[in-house]
Amino acid sequence: MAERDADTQRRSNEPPAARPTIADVARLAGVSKGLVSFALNDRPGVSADSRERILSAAAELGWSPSVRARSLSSNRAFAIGLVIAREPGIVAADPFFPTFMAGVETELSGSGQTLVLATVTPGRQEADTYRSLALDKRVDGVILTDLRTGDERIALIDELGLAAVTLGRPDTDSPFPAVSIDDEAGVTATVDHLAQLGHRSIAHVAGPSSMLHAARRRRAFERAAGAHGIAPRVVETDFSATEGAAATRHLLGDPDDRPTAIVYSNDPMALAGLAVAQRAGLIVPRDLSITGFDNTDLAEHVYPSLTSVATDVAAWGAIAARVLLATIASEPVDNTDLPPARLVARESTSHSPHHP
Amino acid sequence: MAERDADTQRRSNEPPAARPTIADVARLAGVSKGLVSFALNDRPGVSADSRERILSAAAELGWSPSVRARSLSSNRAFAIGLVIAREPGIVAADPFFPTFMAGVETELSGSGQTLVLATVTPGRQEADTYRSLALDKRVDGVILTDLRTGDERIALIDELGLAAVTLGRPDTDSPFPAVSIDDEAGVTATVDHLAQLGHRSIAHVAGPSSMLHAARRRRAFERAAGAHGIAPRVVETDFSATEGAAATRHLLGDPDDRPTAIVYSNDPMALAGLAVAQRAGLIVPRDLSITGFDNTDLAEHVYPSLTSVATDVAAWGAIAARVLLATIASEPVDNTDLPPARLVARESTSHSPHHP
DNA sequence: CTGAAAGCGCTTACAG
DNA sequence: CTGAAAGCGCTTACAG
Repeated sequence: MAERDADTQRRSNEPPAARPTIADVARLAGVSKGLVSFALNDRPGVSADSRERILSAAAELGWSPSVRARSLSSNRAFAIGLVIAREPGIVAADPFFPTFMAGVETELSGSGQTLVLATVTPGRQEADTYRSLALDKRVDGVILTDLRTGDERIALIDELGLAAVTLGRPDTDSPFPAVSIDDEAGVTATVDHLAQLGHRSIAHVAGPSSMLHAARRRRAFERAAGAHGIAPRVVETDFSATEGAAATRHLLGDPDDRPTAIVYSNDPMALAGLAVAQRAGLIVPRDLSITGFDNTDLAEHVYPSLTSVATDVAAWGAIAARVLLATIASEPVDNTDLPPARLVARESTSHSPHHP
Repeated sequence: MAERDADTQRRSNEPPAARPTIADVARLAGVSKGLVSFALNDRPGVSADSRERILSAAAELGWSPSVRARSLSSNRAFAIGLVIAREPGIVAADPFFPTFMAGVETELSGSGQTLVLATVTPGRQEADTYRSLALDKRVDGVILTDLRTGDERIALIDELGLAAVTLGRPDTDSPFPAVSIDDEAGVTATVDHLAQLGHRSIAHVAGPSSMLHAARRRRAFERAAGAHGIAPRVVETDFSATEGAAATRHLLGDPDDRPTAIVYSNDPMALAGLAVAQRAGLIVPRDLSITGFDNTDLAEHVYPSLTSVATDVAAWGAIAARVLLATIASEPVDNTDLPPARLVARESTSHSPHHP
């Protein structure tokens, strides 16, 4: 690890060779610039002969289109945006976004499109970010994640003239296609699984009710519990490990009225809850069953390994990007439903201690 | 959650009002377009009087520059890039990137610059991504993370004519400024801490030696162990929880020659190692001390809570972005060193079982 | 089917 | 200090 001299830093790099333009191609092919543009964009009205000459001229020169020039004349950005509005600590603990973005990228790479990412603190900075992305036309459309109840972003983005796709269906009227994963099925399967193991006292540690997917999971929990004749107990949190731990302490506080199973709305909270239980001297799953959501990489590597609900987040990202690109290209699109979330049973769930 | 009709999807959103251009401003101020450009870019050679008229005309019209037009004429992208080349599972488990990007964003927001993100599978797709970002001038510069030994990206990016900043100093000659955090200090502090607790048999679960920061931590471990007269034992992994668990099983395999402490090169591996130890019937820290690296959010929420090494990743992102923007603006920049990593001692480390 | 031209909204020499 | 003009590299009516 050698220290380099400061002046080494300033060594200027070589200017890249001048790129051929459409004018060079036109000259070589002996046609006008306009015709080159038509040929290269696969538009009708170019004779097979000319097209041939143009394409081979372009190939010979190693021509590739200038995105910025196309941007200016066609008023498109050839990019899509993702604005993440979560508290830093919460987004860091949650593997959702890296996985999701990797999925988006699989669709983008090769399409010549690019992903513009903005991380903002929730609140008005978020709206300003969408505004400036639209004002500068830095993106042609956005993927809306973490949908909220009565989400004001829907109207804002429509008003800004951006295309969009939502992850899940909003609870308000929306002009945008939705790409959804039925995570309620995962919650229901979890409660069924626990009920089958004899649990009659099951609690749910929910995410914030202002977030649609958190509310949806909670309702699914309440419905499934009700179907088994179980009185649902719910504690709401902000999805952080800290509040997940606090909720667990609260639930385990009264030894005479302690749930035998806790269904957490995400994995980080479940792991924090597991630690709280162990610290309180409980043995999981003998004394308490625990389940998570999202099937984090770590879920199978903790002790006991964590029963969780798996969704294909990367596929979600890829499909969302594909639908958004189609929308931008004015192709007809419909709401899309991905395969539902499914339960992955592991060691953290077993028979209720009160089970015969 | 109402299903919407398919035809509702196609409701077109309002066309945004036509934006004022520099020509409108010139007309209102009664000057030429060129002068407007000079005034708005704070360039010398505009009379105070004209500047005044131009600025108020721009304000009155609500003018803001068209990024795409500026891009085309000035050949800049007003964007910086981040290319993440890690296996999906590993990047998802590691909170580094979300935190880092949030830090980058704090510097970017308000600067009118944008972050372009690409996630690629390691290998040639990575080089192609840098090439196309440069060819299309989608970015003016890039932040190089996860530096490797003899990193070919340095030469590639220099050749492509992009600006760059590296996270940490490369082991090859580099024309780019480096923004570094001394993580060796954190490893050294960890080993000192363990030695002070009486540990004489300490192992290290390292990341891949092809990654500079993994190699650096490993060397720091070996040096610190040597300083205490301890024979260093090292197992190399790919940084994944899976291989962290396997390395731990290997280290704990021989009961007669089992380390009393294990220093992991990241937190996910430490958490997986903790589980392996517990599964083997060991009590942490009574029978085995364990430390991580990066001080993940979860570290304080597991049981026992994890001793780890903390670095200010968000600040790293902010400074890296700032240095890169300065480089792009041709301002003089030097290598920057952030405050060193520091040990956060928690419950997972205590006296060696062999300690008197 | 094809050409000549205007236009996207800026920046930047070049004259004065 | 200021204006008129060319240019960045495309797309897209408008004529023929």
